[in-house]
Amino acid sequence: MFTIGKASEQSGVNIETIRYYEREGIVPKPGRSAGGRRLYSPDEIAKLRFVRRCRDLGFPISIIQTFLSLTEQDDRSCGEVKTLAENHLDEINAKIENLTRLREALLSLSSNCDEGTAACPMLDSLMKDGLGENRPDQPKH
Amino acid sequence: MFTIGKASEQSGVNIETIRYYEREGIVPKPGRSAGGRRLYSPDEIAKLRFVRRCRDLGFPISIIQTFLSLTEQDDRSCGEVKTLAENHLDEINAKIENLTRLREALLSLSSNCDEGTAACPMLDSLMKDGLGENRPDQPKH
DNA sequence: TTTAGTTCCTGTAGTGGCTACAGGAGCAAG
DNA sequence: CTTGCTCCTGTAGCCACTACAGGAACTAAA
Repeated sequence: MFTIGKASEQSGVNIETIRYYEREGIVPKPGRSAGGRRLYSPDEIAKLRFVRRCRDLGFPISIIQTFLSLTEQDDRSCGEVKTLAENHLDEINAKIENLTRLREALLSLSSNCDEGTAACPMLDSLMKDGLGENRPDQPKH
Repeated sequence: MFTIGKASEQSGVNIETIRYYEREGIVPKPGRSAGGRRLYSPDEIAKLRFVRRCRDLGFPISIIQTFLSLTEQDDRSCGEVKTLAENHLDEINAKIENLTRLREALLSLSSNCDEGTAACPMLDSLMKDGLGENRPDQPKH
């Protein structure tokens, strides 16, 4: 059994984040020592590491909770996992596309920008009325 | 002069968001009608539209505030704008790279995933100890 | 003029996923 | 026994909004 500090080290999840996950019911409450400290089993630490890796892959907590409950029942989970992963891939691709369009827009705006000019053509064109309103889908994240 | 509804329509900024920008001091407080309603001049609407376009380009509010103060003094603003835009471009490029790496990781993980299998290889390998820890830079946004 | 419907007002709380305290208690080494 | 570390709870802050609740003020038709 390990204290929260060791669990944090081994899982790569910040201590405060571990407590947050517990508060939110994302991972189960661990046992406690006589002095009231949290004690984690290797399995519980594996769960934390799993959550961290999924977060690193960009999955939202809600999906990760589904994953965790699927690992519990381990019955035909794979199809669902694949679907969720593919949806997530679509979102990632959409974000990449958005960012790429953003980059193009920003490049063309700032390319007119040269040191020393008084009025900035980039700010000017962003301030202007109408024209070129081609608004990208909300970048958001 | 326009009420907040018209200002929202013309600028593309949500009504609640306009009030939020005002509360936060991002845009100046507009005048009021006898009945206490906000009244926006075309200039103030242009400012809102400017903020919205910058947000669409992914600039954080803090940078947009700098832009707005630069447009006020309109004195050698262009160099600073270009620098800020270039830093932002770097961030966008970093995000694109991260997401691309993420996509590869997710693709290779889910490629082993086939419908009907009892234990999912993707969840399995995410739950495992050690190996392949190559953690991408925090995706975060 | 009444009435119905719409727009607006303020103030507060919630979102996601943490992170950062404050103020105190437990614990291990010297 | 003291020093310093880790841990505890509880609360507030981050970003950029968004979503109410409960009420006031306009607008247009009957």
